[in-house]
Amino acid sequence: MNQVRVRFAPSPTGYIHVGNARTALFNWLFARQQDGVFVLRVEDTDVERSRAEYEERLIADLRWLGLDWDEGPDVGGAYGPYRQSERLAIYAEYGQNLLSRGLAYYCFCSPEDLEKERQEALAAGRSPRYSGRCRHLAAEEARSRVAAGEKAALRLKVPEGGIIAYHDLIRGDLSFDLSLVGDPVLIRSNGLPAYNYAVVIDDHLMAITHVIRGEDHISNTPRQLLVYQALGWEPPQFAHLAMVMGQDNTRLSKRHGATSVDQFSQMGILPEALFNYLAFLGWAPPEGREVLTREELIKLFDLRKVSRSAAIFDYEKLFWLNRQHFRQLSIAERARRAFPFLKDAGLLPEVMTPAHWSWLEKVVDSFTETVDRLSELPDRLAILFEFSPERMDEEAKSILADKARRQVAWLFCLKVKDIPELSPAEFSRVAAEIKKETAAKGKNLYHPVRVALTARASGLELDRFIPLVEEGARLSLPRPVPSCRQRAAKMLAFLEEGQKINQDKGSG
RNA sequence: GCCCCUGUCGUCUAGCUCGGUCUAGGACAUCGCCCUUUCAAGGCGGCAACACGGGUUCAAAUCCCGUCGGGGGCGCCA
Repeated sequence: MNQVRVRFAPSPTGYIHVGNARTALFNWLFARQQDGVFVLRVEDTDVERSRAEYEERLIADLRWLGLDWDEGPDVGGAYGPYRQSERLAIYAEYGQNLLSRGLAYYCFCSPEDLEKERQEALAAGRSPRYSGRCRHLAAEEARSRVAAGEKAALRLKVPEGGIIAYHDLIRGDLSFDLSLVGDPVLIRSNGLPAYNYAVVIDDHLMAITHVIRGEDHISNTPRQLLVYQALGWEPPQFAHLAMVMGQDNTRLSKRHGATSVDQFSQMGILPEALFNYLAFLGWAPPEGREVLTREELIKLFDLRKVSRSAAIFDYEKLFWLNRQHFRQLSIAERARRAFPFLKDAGLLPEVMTPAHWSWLEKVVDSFTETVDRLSELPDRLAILFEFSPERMDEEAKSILADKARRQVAWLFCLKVKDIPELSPAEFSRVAAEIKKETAAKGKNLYHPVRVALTARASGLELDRFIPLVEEGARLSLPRPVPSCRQRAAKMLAFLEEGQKINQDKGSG
């Protein structure tokens, strides 16, 4: 059996979309599982839209996702070049071959003529296919017109009738009526190859055995098969993947939210989580487990089990998977991944000392179990870096509105404001004292204490929170963490100020 | 308009290839309970689907036909 060779062939016309990323991923999974070769080919023949920087971006995004290729524009290989723009001579050569054998012909129709023809056909309720007007031009005449410098495209002669059929690895037997397909353009009048022609030449010359691509190519396949036929080549096997849709069941696009791979990395989705999620869009492993590594996915993946119907991209499930993957990382690794998000938010220094890392690990360990994307981290950590009684939320305010609970908060601040560093032991001591002095316990004790220390009504358990604050307060940070003592002093001032206002009101 | 693909809980899917084992399984979301000084997380449990209509058959999510819905294509874009 020949070695499996698959390819991913994107156009560098923008940031890579998760739908395309999934196509790349399925190819990669199949290649790795079959001990095959994964080829990256850049289809940059659309000069208007293709840009070199997009190719770089594309490569970076694919690598970020965890894909690698054995052959490609950046790594070379025996079947190159891997950029279509560098293969123009090859396309021209096979074009001449088809022309000389009478299987292709020059077409002099202008884009305007063609558009008019199309509109007329549509209006008359006919299939808007090319009429074949130039097909019967005498070969010598066409040749001399071209020699004279007239612009012409090269078209394939599609057989008059009959059907063309092929077996799709995912969809089974498919067939198409040839009378419905117009003569496709092989080489455009600007000398660049058209998609349906270039893929065939490249896939064959690159010895591709399996073409795994999006469903939107199903009806292109008969045209490509015709090119294989004309050239006398054996076509590869085809597998057409269903599309990825947005929540409203239309093709996933920007208005559905994040769609490009780099947007997901920016919001703090782990590459292994996106990878896992993408693999699950249209496929499920035989056993029930869902949180899987790349290696496990390679083992379990089965191209024949891929779904034929379109799948809706579910951000919630992706976030859940992200949390699961994050949890599986070691504490040090979690800190390492979280770091850029916190540094960029101005919460951590560019240069981290071991003490910073040690603190970050504890912080990340305490806060990330409820975080589903790393970009949420700066907001979640605001409770450490920020302490502003004047900006309390309603719930916290209502806690302090109660006289007894306000008394608890006040007493707590009074006791803590002179303690240089609040250790867990001292915290329990203070809590016990207040309990004794005020008879407050349970919620009535801890709610006000929490508000006193955080100016919020909810958050991390205080036993975990306090050591993080005290350790953070000792560190040199771009944005200092106020210590418990500082918090207590500030809250005390705030409470007393409020008291005064209330008294004024009462007496006035 | 024509051609092609497709249709199981709100979502991703298992099951359909070899009809009975399906009172249709799992996961996300949702709801409830537990845990708990709060919010989450976590644990436990609940709600929830074979698009519709005809066949075939003792028996259909599974086979056949039709309808409807969704998507894609019909480019000198890829």
